[in-house]
Amino acid sequence: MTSKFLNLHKEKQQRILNAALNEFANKGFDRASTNEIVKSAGISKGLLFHYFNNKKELYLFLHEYFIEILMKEFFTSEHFAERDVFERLKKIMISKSHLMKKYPEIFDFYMSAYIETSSEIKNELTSSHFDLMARSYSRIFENIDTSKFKEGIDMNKAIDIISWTLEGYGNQVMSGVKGLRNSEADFTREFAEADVYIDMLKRAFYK
Amino acid sequence: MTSKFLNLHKEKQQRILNAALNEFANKGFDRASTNEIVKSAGISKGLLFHYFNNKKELYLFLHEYFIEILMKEFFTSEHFAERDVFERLKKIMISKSHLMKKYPEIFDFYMSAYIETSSEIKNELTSSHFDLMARSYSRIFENIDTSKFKEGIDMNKAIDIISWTLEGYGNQVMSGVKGLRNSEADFTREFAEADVYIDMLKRAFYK
DNA sequence: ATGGAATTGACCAATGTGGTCAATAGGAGA
DNA sequence: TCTCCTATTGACCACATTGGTCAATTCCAT
Repeated sequence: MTSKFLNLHKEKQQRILNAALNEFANKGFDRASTNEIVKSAGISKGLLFHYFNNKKELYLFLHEYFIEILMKEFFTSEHFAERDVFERLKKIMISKSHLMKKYPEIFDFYMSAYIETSSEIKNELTSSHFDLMARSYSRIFENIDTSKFKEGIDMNKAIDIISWTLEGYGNQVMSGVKGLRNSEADFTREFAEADVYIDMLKRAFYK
Repeated sequence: MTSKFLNLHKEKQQRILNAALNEFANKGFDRASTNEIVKSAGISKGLLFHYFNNKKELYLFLHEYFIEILMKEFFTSEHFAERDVFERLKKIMISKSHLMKKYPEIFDFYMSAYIETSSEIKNELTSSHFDLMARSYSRIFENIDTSKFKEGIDMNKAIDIISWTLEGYGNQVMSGVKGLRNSEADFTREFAEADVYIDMLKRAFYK
């Protein structure tokens, strides 16, 4: 049924998908209104249900569609060639911030999907829908250069500390930036301080 | 109007408050149903609206009522006498875990209140409702013993790292414990590993 | 027995829902 | 111009559920 939809003008496709994404993102499945979606997409009710048989199907389509966009953009980046754990995690943090800036609605959508309580949806939203994310997450810590660590250091725990620190710092920065219409920022200024934290931890854990 | 309510049998009070707390916690203001609340509290519709003039008033009452419970329990504990930053933050982390275990619904309620989008409520839920939390949070870092740190260390950043680490570790533990009906746990076993992280950071930042 | 408070639950108007379908518009090919 | 098919419309529907009311009843202390 959705194959018809994909033959539509790209622009109309986008209008529909974005309208739906936003509605679901900030109301969740149950409270999201198909009436609102068609209104803000500028199409008729009938058309929406012509392409998607029902609300649930639309919701699940969005899920698969946008996770692909996000993951493609995230993993074509070359972070994983970098074997120094600090550099890699810093790059990942910055790249994540860029994505959050570029597609905030998608992040909101998955955040709300993660806590979705609607009885209609939570059974369909099998763990497989989140598997991709889980697997992606674990790749972050693969193939790290272990030779740089001091002898006798518990490396896994050191990496925990490093990643919690960069995550904490990243959240702090992002919560400060949130809402700013500062689209030209490439975060170099915002993340300058990250290097201070990194130096402190390098001194502690690296040779 | 709520003064009448406080003269009720404690047990009936609790039934009503808990029913409402749970309903709001996992549905948010709009989707929460007063019908469900009275059903699960075992009272009639009329009685609920006899004590609380309307849904909004009930919601705001819950807000003030439970934050007090939480804060009282949290701040009568003596964490703030401890001036060693590691000990203090570890105590706080454990105490927070206990509270999350003891009152998970209250945490869920405030989590959902924090992201509440209902137009009816978000204007009433002024920042003042969260001020208490913010002020409490800042107390966590007051009056720390600074004499233990190495010379030349950026102490604020070191404290950031320590607190992000303990927070990260605490979240990891709690997400593993979540849902377990393990009421006798006092977390000493779960948090044993915390000392390893603490030692690593002490070696880095303390004299 | 009396009076006042606590409590009930049937009832209501209102709103908004997801989804349908007969009707129309648009445009490509003849 | 006519045909035919698809894209698109939006009025319409049955239904569920909502927050809130209120006259009636139960309870109980005096």
